[in-house]
Amino acid sequence: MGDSKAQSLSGIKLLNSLTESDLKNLEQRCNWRLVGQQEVIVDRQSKSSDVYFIVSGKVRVVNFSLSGREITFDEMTAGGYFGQLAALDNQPRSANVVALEDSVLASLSQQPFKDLLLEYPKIALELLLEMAQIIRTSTDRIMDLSTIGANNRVHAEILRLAQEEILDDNTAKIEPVPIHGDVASRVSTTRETVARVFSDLTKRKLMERKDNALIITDLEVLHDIVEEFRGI
Amino acid sequence: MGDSKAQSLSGIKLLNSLTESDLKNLEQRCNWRLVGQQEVIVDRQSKSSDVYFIVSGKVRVVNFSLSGREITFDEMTAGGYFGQLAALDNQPRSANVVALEDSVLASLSQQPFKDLLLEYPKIALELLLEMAQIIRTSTDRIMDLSTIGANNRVHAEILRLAQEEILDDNTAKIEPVPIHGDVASRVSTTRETVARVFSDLTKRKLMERKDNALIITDLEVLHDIVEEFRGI
DNA sequence: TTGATTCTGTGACCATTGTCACTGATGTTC
DNA sequence: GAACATCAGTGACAATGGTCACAGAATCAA
Repeated sequence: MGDSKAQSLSGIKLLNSLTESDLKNLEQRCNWRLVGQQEVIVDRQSKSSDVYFIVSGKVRVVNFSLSGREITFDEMTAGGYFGQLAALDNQPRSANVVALEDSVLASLSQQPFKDLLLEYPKIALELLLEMAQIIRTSTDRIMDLSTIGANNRVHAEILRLAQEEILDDNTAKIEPVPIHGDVASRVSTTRETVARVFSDLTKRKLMERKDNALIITDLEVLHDIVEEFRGI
Repeated sequence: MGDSKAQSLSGIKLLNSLTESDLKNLEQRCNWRLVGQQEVIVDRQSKSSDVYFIVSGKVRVVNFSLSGREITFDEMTAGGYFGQLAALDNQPRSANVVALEDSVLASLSQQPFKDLLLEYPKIALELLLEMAQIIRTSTDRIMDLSTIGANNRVHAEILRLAQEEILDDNTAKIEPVPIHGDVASRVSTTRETVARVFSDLTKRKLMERKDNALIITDLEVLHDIVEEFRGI
């Protein structure tokens, strides 16, 4: 790893194909910035157009409805980047980006970013790959919002979280216990609905709380509940 | 213009930056295909990975839930293309594509397509631009599904359709009259809900049917209704 | 023209879930 | 360790809109 505090872009996967010296060069052209927790990095509708690389920390891509409802689109950690849409098409920002932890960011202006893409087609291809993934995720979310109910979207989200630490064949651990409001914002419902689903699953012995973690005690059944409606 | 029946890719905007001879070359590497109305061109979950260019005709990108509900993602006409996701990332198809009219398509295999992007960074950049647009559209749709109700989504869709032929400051024409089920599928609701909203708007004198067209008689008020909830 | 098919319009009903209003739990700070 | 803030849990209620069930238009093909 080396000195992760240095102003280095070596951890950014998108830039993998750059040579050592080109990367150094790029690092100089970046603006380096330390942002504090809760700080708004990008504001929706603003007309800035820089791309940001996350050197360390964690951010959330989020929007709000007029009524104050919060919709989470993505969360990203070190190695990720955001702001590419405005950098590509020069339109206003499509979402807000907020720091969830103190983070180190490197920002690159629109033109140098576009130059980079033209000069290194491999980077452009890698960006295309990752944007394709974003489109796939969005498509799935639109399908979920259109075809399954709020309760089942919560089920699906729990199942998704459970994939990250599977204990054995049929049980998994989710740690730390997710904040209801955060889950709600990711699947477009309310914290009350999330609380009710959690309650219900616990009563049905499919889930239990253990210290600072949730244990899913029967992945199969949970899986069945999700598929029953969505039918992947 | 010229002979639109020829096997020519000159109308595909994505390929604008190719020289005459490179385009000819590409045309030879394509598979040319005439598809009939209703024919399924790409099947979700299948593992083909060609890109398709629409030389003439019209297609719809659509998915179905298990319960049979239809979700329309996009419709495209001559000059457009689809299938780029699978071509980029080699994952299964994310949606079905169906011909709405008899259409002429040229398909290009994955590898030549990727080669094209590496050889012509301008094409890659153009593709990035258009994929950015897809992400923006998806983001908006997720916001709409998450924050406004079915009735208001129908209002918003009518307003969107009305933008295409504005008569004067405050009135617009939508021609032909859209099929309720199609509108429903675009905004994720049922044809009954669309029918009720149409009825209601007609009763409120905001819309009227005239021959084979819908006349929106008060764009401003319609606009207000939409913004009242969504708050652009 | 006459079926046949597709599309439209509407009433009745009810399931889902968002909203409101609290209470209690947990964690954090000075 | 007291006070404050954030988070969780739950009951009651109401609104939205999906589903079902028809009847009536429109369109199309032969």
